[in-house]
Amino acid sequence: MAESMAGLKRSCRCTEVTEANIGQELTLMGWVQKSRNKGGIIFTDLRDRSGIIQIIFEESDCGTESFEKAERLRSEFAVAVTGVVEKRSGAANPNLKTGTIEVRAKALRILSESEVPPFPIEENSRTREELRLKYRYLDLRRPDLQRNIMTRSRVATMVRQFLADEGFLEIETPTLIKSTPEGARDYLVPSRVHPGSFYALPQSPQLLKQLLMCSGFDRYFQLARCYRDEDLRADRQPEFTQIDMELSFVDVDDVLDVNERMLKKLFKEICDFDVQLPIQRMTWREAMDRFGSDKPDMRFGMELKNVSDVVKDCEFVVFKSALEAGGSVRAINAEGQAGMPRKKIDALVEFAKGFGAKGLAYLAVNADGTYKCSFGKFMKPEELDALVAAMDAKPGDLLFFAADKDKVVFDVLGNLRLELARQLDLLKKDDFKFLWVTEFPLLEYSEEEGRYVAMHHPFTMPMEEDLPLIDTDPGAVRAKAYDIVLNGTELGGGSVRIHQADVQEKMFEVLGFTKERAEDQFGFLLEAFKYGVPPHAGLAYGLDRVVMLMVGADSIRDVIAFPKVKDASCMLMEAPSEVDKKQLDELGIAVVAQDPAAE
RNA sequence: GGCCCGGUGGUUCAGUUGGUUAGAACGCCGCCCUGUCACGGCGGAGGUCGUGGGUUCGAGUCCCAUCCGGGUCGCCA
Repeated sequence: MAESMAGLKRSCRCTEVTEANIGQELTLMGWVQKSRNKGGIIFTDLRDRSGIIQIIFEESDCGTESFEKAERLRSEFAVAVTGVVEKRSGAANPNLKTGTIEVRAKALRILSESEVPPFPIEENSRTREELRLKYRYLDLRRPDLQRNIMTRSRVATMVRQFLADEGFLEIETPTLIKSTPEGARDYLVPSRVHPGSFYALPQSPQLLKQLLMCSGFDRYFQLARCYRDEDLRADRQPEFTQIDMELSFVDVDDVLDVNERMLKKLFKEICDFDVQLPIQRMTWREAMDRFGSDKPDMRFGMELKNVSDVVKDCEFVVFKSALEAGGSVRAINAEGQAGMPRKKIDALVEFAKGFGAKGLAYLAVNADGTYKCSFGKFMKPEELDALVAAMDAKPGDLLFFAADKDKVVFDVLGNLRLELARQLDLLKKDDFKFLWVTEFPLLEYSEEEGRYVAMHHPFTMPMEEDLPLIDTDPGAVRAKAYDIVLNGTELGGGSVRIHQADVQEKMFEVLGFTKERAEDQFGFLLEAFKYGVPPHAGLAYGLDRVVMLMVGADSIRDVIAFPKVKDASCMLMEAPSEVDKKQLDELGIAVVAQDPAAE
């Protein structure tokens, strides 16, 4: 039933036709969005990636054969139409870019028929994602996903252009590399030639781009596919794309400068949004103290305040024990929310417990200045007054208090702050508030491993003035590391790298690496550093997240053509899958049957 | 691995304390219609209620298990 397109050539895309083309004959090809048969006249909406234009079929213009074909048109048929552009004689359609014109068909070819699609191809689909992912190629026909994917392409092109203009070289690095178990779990690829040995897919091109600096390319970038075998989230896929860059002979400010200008250009061109430069900078310490997060959403206030001093002498056992254990008592002020119903407050308490809080204390300042307080009976009136004063609470305000170890307090209040903002609808998607978070801790203590681990990675440069602390108080050493944060999302991060052998050795020592293990895992890098390594620094963005925020998508899946679902499988291809025994034999791999009795 | 939410014609949903033949809208199929564009009119088809057990006279509804998706905590240098 499919006809050939031989002898036809597409003139342009549907919405590239304008009133300037009136009177011209042209050929359009695309998909039938919808066909309305009025009897002697048929209107067909023809769609391609540019949008929709109306085709009009009348037997007197297109002949009997084409008209009979037009009567058979159904949604998603792929067709070619040759006809003449004309001004509409009927009413214009203000909803279409091409609403004042139409194409009067002279000939129609059905290039390919379509079964009835399993879900409607339309904007703002309400069909459940499970089904849409199985038929992703149809889902991708929908205008919103088409726009997202096209925007993604524009971003990639613009990044390449900008960085090339700034003297960066695009260099590809291998994706079959050496496994370095520090950090996220690696995806492993078995070697056929070396049975029992495995490649790893890169979590990022980190070490390779550092080697490129050693080679003298001095400004490198790559749109790099990266892989991490960890559980998925709305903003996390097991394979994703980084805008990865590295620069030689630079310090922190140089990296931030070029990236600020790149962000300004991207957001102007794509979102018509003016990023004010310089982008605000905040140390990690300040971000934690004020927002309880290392990626604070700057679109609203509701900052945390430390009230430990205010309550240090009170008898409320929750506050008292938290302070005695070396923790703190901090609070946020939900202004104007004193009237929040008990049920909603209880739900917030439950929310807080999800982040490790044992509870959440609250105090509402009533309109008449009296208090409604979950811990009022444990406190003297003047102590409550002092708290209210410390929080700048006015009648009508609602205060939430968390008391625990700092880590828990920050986690709880940081997330509570976000949750309140969501409930109060304070988060506008077309408002872009950028922030550099700087001076991250170099190390953090891992309870699980019983040692310090690198917060960023083991090649991050400590701040010179903190180096003396590295033996006595490793947790206090700050790093020359920085994250770019947008609206509470970490868009990217980077650091100045260590380029001195002695500092690198010290770093491995602190991380508990033996000389042998450091040599085994990173020997090639340490060796390279013996031959004149330039001071260098870099940064990598999650491209998917950048585009997600630009287009206002709620999930990273909406900006990736073929995303994976929660358990890291692909619903379209049904990957991963079992393989032939022959393939396994070649690789020297035996799969151990899962024994359900063995748990 | 933990917690929470969802799965009912093709799609989105409703379905009361367990009680006639499981409904609606859109879509689909047929006929009609020369200015529609959320086209309209008439007629029609289409459901193992995710799956498997159980309780019951009776299960879409209650219980158990399980599968599939989503969110989140852990995890993500």
